[in-house]
Amino acid sequence: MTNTNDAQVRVRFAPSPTGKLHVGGARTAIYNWAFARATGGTFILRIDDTDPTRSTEENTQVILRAMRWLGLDWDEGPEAGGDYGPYFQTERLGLYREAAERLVAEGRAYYCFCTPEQLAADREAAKERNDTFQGYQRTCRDIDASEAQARVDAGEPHTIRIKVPDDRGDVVVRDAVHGEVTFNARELDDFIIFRSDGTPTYNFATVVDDALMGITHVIRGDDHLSNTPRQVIVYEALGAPTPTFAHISMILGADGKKLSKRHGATSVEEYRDAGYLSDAFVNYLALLGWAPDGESTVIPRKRIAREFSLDHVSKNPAIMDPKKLDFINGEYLHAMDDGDFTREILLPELAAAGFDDGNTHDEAWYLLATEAFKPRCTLSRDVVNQARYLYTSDEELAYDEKAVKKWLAKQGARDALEAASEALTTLGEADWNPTAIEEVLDPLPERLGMGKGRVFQPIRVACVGGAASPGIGETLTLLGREHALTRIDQAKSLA
RNA sequence: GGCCCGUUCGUCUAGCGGUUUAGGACAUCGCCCUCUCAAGGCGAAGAUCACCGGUUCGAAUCCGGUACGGGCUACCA
Repeated sequence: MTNTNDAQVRVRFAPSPTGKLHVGGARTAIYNWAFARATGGTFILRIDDTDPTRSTEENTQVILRAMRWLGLDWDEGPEAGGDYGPYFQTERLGLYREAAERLVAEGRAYYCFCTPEQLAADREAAKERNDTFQGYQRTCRDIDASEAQARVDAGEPHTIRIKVPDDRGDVVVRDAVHGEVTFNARELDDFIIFRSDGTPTYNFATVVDDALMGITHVIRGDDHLSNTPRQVIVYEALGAPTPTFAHISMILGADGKKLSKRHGATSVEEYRDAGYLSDAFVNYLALLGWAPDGESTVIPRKRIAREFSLDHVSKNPAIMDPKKLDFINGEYLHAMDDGDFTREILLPELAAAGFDDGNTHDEAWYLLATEAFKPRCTLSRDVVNQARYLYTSDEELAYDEKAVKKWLAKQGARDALEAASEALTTLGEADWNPTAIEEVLDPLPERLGMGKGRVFQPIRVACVGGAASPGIGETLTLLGREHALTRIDQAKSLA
């Protein structure tokens, strides 16, 4: 509600399909999406595939899939269409050509015939002289227009460069997170907007697109801040209004270095496959650099979409903390409805583990399993380890050495098991439920004159193999009467 | 080399000149609950607000410089 309704906010996320969608990109996408939703604006997805050598159709699909998994629905873009298409840069080449030629005709851009070798030599020379400016020397800027055109017509290789006006003075970038950032236009290169192979450069294509698509707020990575004054020059040459910029910081690995493979998972896919919930992942990423109040940690996407605002975005880089992601994921998992958890988490995970096709037990059993395991999971796949003891045969049950030593190979353990057998046998198949089991087991410690732990833990280890499991009633119920009795019996030899 | 950005507990952050003995969350540790493990509840520890100067009655908050980290300076995006 604090967002000023500029009525017509238009933002875009424009990934290059040169790889998977990584977490930094995902966060940029989330911020754009959230800003659009919070302001009632339009969220556009555009594929910046001007780099033909590195862009692939497959990567595009991977990115679209990741966007869908994240739940970031776009109003315009691939598959969604829209009035400002096409939404692939490779399909917009004519537009860039047209714009560039117009700029040349208007004297706002010019042909450059310098070879890469010459440019490198110039740069080297500037360095030798200790020149403070080591960029393009504007060699071709003053070539007579007709002469230049003649050389182009003769087929001489050339690029097109933007002409930074001599009297431009300071370029002030209005940035929603950094404030006003001032650059001296004299420091700016007459940078290349069209390559000699006839393709546009990023700094040009982006601006042409953003201008044509009516983008009002450019929310993107910090690494573009230094390029922004150059882009402003292009907007001005084009005669288009400059949007508001918002440059967000990078996401770093635990060592404070740029996030890379050696930090573990870097792509959205990997997190999805690792069992993170989309909602939790979006929540965590949104919070990495944005805080609505400094108090909240669990912020449902609805709230993000309602409250996101650029003036609460922090300027400094953030280190990705998997522990906190796990915590948030656990929160979402625990908050799930039991039925949903059973259907969306438990059954798929058990199936994926090859444990259970969903038909080996009745509905009540699966629901009980959810009740037992859900609060003990932080990741979806945790249920597999939780449930493992239910899916191994009695003979193959793996006993944890320490647990056996501590609970079974102890004075009184055998008595506890004997007593448990005796008590449990009195329960028929029909009465095999948590309440009945606990009722029958509860009196044992007192009767045996032993602590509760000394009685229940041997039973637990006997049935589970380890010292940790849900409540004894739930544990035995899930196992089933026959297996429970067999395992208790079987453990007597270890006691 | 030049230009630009950043710097509050280990981590993410709140803070926008006095309400601050710098608040919250994760992680850590302790206690409670308890048949175990989780969950939950309570609590502890943890930041001389990078450093140095300045402005001000008063600065984490404003200004300058320094250090460290990062980005741009490409016919990459």
